[in-house]
Amino acid sequence: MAGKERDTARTRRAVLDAAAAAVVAHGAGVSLDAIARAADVSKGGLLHHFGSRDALLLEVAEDQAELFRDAVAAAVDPADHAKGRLVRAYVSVTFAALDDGPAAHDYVVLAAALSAVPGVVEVMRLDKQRWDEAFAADGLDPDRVLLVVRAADGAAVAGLYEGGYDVEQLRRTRELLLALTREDGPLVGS
Amino acid sequence: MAGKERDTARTRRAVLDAAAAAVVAHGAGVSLDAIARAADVSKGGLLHHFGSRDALLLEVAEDQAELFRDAVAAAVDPADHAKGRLVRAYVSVTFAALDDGPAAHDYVVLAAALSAVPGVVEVMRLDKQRWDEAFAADGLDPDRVLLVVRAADGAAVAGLYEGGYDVEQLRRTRELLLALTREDGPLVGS
DNA sequence: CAGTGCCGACCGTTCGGTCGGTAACGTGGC
DNA sequence: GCCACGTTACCGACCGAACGGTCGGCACTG
Repeated sequence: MAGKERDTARTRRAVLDAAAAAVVAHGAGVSLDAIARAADVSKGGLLHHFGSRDALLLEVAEDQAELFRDAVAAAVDPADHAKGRLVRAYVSVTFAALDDGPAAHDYVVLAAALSAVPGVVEVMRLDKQRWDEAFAADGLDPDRVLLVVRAADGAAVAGLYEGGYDVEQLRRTRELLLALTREDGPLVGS
Repeated sequence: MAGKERDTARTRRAVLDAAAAAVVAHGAGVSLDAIARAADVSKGGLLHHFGSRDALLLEVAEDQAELFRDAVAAAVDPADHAKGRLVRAYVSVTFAALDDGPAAHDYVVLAAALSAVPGVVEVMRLDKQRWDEAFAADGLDPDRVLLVVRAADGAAVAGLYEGGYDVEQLRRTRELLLALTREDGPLVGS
């Protein structure tokens, strides 16, 4: 039974990864056949694990939210004890594609593509609440957090729909955002 | 003949508007029948004007880009002669939903949804180039422009996939971005 | 044998796109 | 003025392909 369950977990993981990549590449309209092919399972096997297309895509959204959270948590610099360390990790992960090449795990992109799937919006609202709470505990001026996080999200979608690839501008954006988290206090002098 | 052409233009406009609204509401997977119904034409009439589904969606993308450009141009304050007036107009239009209620003309949202349609990415890259040039002529510190525009875009998509509607946070974001365009010089003190 | 992961042929539906037809119009000959 | 004719906007029944989902069965495990 343990062997079976390990297989189950492995198959589910493969499907979730393949589905996320397929949605990023071909939009939310990807067929089950295409996802099944990419994950190297049959459509029957796919539906055996996820029940329906909508249920699969909903789980993809939840899974990506969790992966992104984990990635950010792992990216927090242990030597960094200043305010805004979580925001800095958030920015680093968002721009991770710069270092890794085209990354499949781009949560914001997934979110935009999947927002029409029933239930996904609810998942994202909960995820946003989590982030708001986590950022509140991070200690940085709320205006700075808002600005930096929104700009990071904006850069992520821009990479999707602008064909990506103004690497220099992306790098510059990242450095700018990171620098903005290293100060505190009002952003605009009165 | 003049009468025919006026009808043609009116029908095309109705279809373009209905299609944009339908894509925002139901994702890029909306059927031609649904769009045709919303625009009050038959599917045959729709395809008579646009040839194919992809061609229609491509034209929707181009049309929305143009509408957004025009809206920003019209929103430039004639009494405002300081640097960054174009960026301020961009921010105002992006957050226009705050004043008008839920607005259909949300270019960034459309862009994210349509990015999987063949040709759309190319349209957007050209659009980005136009904006970059226009912003360069606006005189503001490039870092400020980059930051403010990305943050505005990020707020727009966040409204889509987070279920929208943290009105207070949106209003705050808008004021913050506008204030950031009213100063110049380096954003972060060294 | 019971249980489970997985397959792939199959079904009903829905989709994008085609096509023959109709009505309304502009145009040129008379 | 008016009729005949080509052109254009538009309709909706129809088609083949592709889709999401079902199901009976096979292989393997415990």
